[in-house]
Amino acid sequence: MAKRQARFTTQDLEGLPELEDESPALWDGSLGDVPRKLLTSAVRCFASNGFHATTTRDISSAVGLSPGALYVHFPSKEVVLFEIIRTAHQRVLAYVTEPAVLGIEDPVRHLQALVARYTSWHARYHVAARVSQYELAGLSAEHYEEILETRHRTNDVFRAAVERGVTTGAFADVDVKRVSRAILSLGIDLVRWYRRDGTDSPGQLGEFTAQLALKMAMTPDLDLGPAPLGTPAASSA
Amino acid sequence: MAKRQARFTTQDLEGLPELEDESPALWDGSLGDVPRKLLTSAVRCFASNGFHATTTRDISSAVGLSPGALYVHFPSKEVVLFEIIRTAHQRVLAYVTEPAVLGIEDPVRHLQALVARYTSWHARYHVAARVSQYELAGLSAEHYEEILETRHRTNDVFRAAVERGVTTGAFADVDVKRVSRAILSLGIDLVRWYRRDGTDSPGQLGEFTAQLALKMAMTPDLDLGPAPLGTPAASSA
DNA sequence: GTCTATATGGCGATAGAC
DNA sequence: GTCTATCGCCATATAGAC
Repeated sequence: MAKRQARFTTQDLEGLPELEDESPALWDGSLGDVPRKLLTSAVRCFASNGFHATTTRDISSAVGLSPGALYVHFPSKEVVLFEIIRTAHQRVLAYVTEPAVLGIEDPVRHLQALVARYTSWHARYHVAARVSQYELAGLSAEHYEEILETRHRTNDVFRAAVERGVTTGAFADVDVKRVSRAILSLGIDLVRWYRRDGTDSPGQLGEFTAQLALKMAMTPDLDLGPAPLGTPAASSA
Repeated sequence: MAKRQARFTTQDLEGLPELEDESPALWDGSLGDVPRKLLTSAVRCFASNGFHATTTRDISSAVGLSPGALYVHFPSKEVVLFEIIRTAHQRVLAYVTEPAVLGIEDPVRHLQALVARYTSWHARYHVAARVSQYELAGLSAEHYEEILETRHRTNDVFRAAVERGVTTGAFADVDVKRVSRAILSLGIDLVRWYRRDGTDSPGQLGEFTAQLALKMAMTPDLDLGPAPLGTPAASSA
């Protein structure tokens, strides 16, 4: 009845990602050395075992501290999780709303830049991003609401970019809500499978995903009928 | 310091999905009534609070049983999780490998049918599918490996379908691995946001996603240069 | 700020009556 | 097969010395 499996070793393409160090560029520069190390340790623990399966001992002992030391720097384990998720969400939003990006006139180049940045950020910081996407249920209701607000701001950036391309005629007449949702899905789901030692660098994956996004937005709908055999998903019972 | 938040009520489009009953068509018909009810209860608990934050008391009390009753039907909480994830993965694989689907000659119609089925299944059973995607870390190493094998079989079905379209010339000369991965991402990520009371029925979402998949596979690569401003994801520090 | 020691409570799983 | 009662364990978080 092993309570936690340390599955750090037996990874697979579909498994949990390896856990390289993303700390230097991720955390706020005003943070002290020990809090930063604790956050980095927590990211690794949460990503591999999940928030609830991670103990405060796991987090602190990985950086050579005793169990109680964590509470000098953070009031609770939940706040550690919140700091991780908040930082990641704010970084992503800032990265796709830099003035130079928002100012791109051509709708095609604009969406291309947005998707490339969104995707490559998630790839570059895929371990922290994984925690940000998978462990939202560990947050308190208040912290959860705060994260949701940031997410909506980010989503709106993409929605507006697709909308602009459709209204200006640069894109095909696609469903804005469903297409922008699909684009975000491509950028988010990679935290499930991305590995730094795979064939794609974050930048390459960003460029490729931007291509896919533009194909979805610029190609007119095909006039196929419904899928053969229908899709009565309940028939598999 | 609420250990668990019962966030059943304050949902959002980005939040946890509502928890309708998916049981009748999902579980094995040979299962007794009580085990089926326990599995359904566990799906709801795991989906809203996560595996580790769910207690065996949560699962059993939701169906009007005492804490110990669960162990008459399942040897451990982990096995309950395994049964859920195993059933879902096997159902999906079976649904996209029905002979009538595999026998579709036209590569375009074949991929369309695959994506429509894969997507609509995940939408139809999105609560159980969410557990299957988000709670893999709760499995034992052995059970995890078994699930991975089923996943690979499913992934290979999509990879082969894209490959065939490319080699026969029905699709554009796209990167098979990356495109099939993106298609699977669209089908999987919906478990994060799908709601039964949204605008799309499972069938409609399946048809739309199949359209997107075909756009990705059939549209030749655009000859855009790299995204403006590059994608140096580390510059957001 | 870090340590050791511990308070406090809840969890998974079992025992034994009915 | 279900119940009540409980065991043994470990979690988060705190107290107080250094």
